[in-house]
Amino acid sequence: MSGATAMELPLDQILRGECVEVMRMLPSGSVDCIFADPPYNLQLRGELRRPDDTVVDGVDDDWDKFSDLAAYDRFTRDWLSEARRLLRKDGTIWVIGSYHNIFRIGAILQDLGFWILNDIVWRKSNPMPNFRGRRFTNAHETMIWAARGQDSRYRFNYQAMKALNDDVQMRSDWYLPLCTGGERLRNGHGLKLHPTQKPESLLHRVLVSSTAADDVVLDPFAGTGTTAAMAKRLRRRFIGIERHPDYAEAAIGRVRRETPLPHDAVATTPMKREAPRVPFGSLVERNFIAPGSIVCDKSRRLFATVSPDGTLICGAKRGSIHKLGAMLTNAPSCNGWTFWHVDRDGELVPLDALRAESQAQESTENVAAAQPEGQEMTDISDLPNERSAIAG
Amino acid sequence: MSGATAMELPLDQILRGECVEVMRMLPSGSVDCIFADPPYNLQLRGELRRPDDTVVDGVDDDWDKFSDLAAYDRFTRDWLSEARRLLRKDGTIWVIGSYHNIFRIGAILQDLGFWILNDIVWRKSNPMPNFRGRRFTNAHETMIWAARGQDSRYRFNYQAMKALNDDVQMRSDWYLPLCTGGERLRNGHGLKLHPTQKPESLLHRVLVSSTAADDVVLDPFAGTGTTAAMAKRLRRRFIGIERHPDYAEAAIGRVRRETPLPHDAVATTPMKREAPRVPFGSLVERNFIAPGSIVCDKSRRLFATVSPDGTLICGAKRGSIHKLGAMLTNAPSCNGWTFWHVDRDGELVPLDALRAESQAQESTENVAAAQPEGQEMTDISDLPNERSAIAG
DNA sequence: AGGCGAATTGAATCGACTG
DNA sequence: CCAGTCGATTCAATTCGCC
Repeated sequence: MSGATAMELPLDQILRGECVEVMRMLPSGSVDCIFADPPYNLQLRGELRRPDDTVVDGVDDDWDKFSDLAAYDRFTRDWLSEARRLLRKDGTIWVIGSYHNIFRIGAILQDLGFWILNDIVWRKSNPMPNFRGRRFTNAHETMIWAARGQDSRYRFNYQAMKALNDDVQMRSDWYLPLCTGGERLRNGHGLKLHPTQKPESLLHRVLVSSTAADDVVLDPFAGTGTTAAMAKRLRRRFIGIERHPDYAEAAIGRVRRETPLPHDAVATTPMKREAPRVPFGSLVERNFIAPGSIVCDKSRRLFATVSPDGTLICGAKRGSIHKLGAMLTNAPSCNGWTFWHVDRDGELVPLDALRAESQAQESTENVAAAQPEGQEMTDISDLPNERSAIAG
Repeated sequence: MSGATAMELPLDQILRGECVEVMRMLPSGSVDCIFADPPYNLQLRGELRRPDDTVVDGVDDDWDKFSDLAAYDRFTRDWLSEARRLLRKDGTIWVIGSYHNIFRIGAILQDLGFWILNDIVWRKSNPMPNFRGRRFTNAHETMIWAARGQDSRYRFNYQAMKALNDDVQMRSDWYLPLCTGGERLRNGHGLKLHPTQKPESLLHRVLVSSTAADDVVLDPFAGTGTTAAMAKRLRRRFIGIERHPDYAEAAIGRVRRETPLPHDAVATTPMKREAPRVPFGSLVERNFIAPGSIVCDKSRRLFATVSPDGTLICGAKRGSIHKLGAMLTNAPSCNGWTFWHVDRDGELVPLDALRAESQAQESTENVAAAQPEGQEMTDISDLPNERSAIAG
């Protein structure tokens, strides 16, 4: 997914500066995925900052409350607009927040033309209790996952997510612990360096689900660099933006200490969509299934004959494995690979299994001929050594 | 909480009409709690088929159609403004939605001056899968719980919620099944009467958490009357508004068939009490054993009444199934699961058997909500606001 | 009656590619 | 942009039907 303009990007760096200002310097359509953990200043009286870093007066009359919300909305619209400009057409964005800010973010995402794909609930295994017994324990945060637009052909590594979840579809509620222990960055006094450092497991799932190796991942509020560190570990490229010098410095050191996983370790379960296409005719051609063979459906009620050109014949009807299956069942469509079977020693084997066998044989035949499809082996063990410069 | 104006209200009725128009006729500040399940503004592009080629019966009703986001926002602002006028100063509102609409609703709630107390995630035990493998399984819906304003002294039945949840604070993520089976209203052809009927267990928890007996509960989108029916069962007063004649008629019949629980059965746990050590409350909530049910010991000499929060009542004594068993037998301890029985067709069945039946229905995953070690509920009432719960 | 397997169903923004 | 074709894709809970 990463392409020409990528070389103009300050890749694999933590940039110090205001996120909107820094984003304005980056080229449009250059980023595959964005993960953002913006400040949620609502309800924190006196601490709300405008985009220009001035503090909003915290008074509790209605007018001022409105100005708080409006200021936060302006801030949100500013950085989300830039984010959308930087995102490739088929890229996706993740934004995490709590009930204080996530509703405003979600509404503005929609207003700007983003197309929400899921809202994901991070259920915390160890949340902080509600000390005063006045509310439910606030035990989750919400992430919004959205495509740049309604017609984006976004990436979702369905099989990888399914494999990660005991071979059932990954749900929209994720149960993960808070960032604690050795993972939590601390200052000289043993105090946590950042108040809301996100757990690596969360970013792991985010990146594995919606990015590919070598994709460019942007984090406009990089904090202590969890996104960047996980991107490096998973062999994605990253750009982090962080305003606070202490956080930026900590993030740079953290990323430097991170080692990319071996190439084969970051290859996730492939999606069938990405496998090279094998037409049924080639199976006939290569005699995995002989012309004149009889195929049938699972219940042995429908039968058809394989013709030499890879079509099936049933009485007067003739068509591709898909088309004939659809015709005979009066369905609008049909996957002939799984619909039709051959009888092998009394047992029905789907055509899909024959295809897999043919592909396995082909790959062993071609083992000497190198490159897999579309994965040019430019030396990417070269995460350009840590020039994680401080800009801005 | 209910007071003088309540008598002017059309109490315990389902009113047929447009929700905003009907609400305009009701007096200000007359309602203790609102539960609203507004249209979600789904934007479905075509029919959806399962992998087996059957068609999903989705929501295609006119009431869910809006021309654009702005129209949905206007609609939302209109009914929420009226809702706020009707709400008492210390009242609270619940609104349920999905990612299609909940962000707009949350933002408008805040704009209108409501004060969000929690966002609650309803995790569905049996959601519809994602058939095309293009997204995460959409396995939850979101409820926003908000007070009329920042300074409301709202009701939260903390101890009742804790009792209902294994003597641990109730979290913001609730694991409950969809409305199916006998609870689901059907038309003459056995088809679901309403596409989005909510489960009674959801309303049970909502009403027990945030209302008291005799409180006035308003549902502006009453549908098939789940809110009204549960309000009647729990001896709250209700006003339902429903525009569709078929739904309104069904709701009226449903409420008529509903019987209020005995007075002592709806009195939830007072503050500061001994809590049960087992999640007996979840059996009550899911109606495996109804509040007001009588349980007895094996020899039918001791009897007790089940209350909605999962405690037992015997005369002036009240406690968990274990504690009350111990009290009544003067024993130091007692396993309430095997001590107490329900009479099922003349045969005594131990609560343990009911628990086994319920567990057969519920995933074990739900148990994960336990209090972490070392995070005791000491009375640290001096932590600022509720924002303490956002670390992570 | 009971047990087992098949069938049904649920608030869903649910293709990709070629010509 | 449209039409045609290829072909990837489902989980939990309940209810029905058969033996």
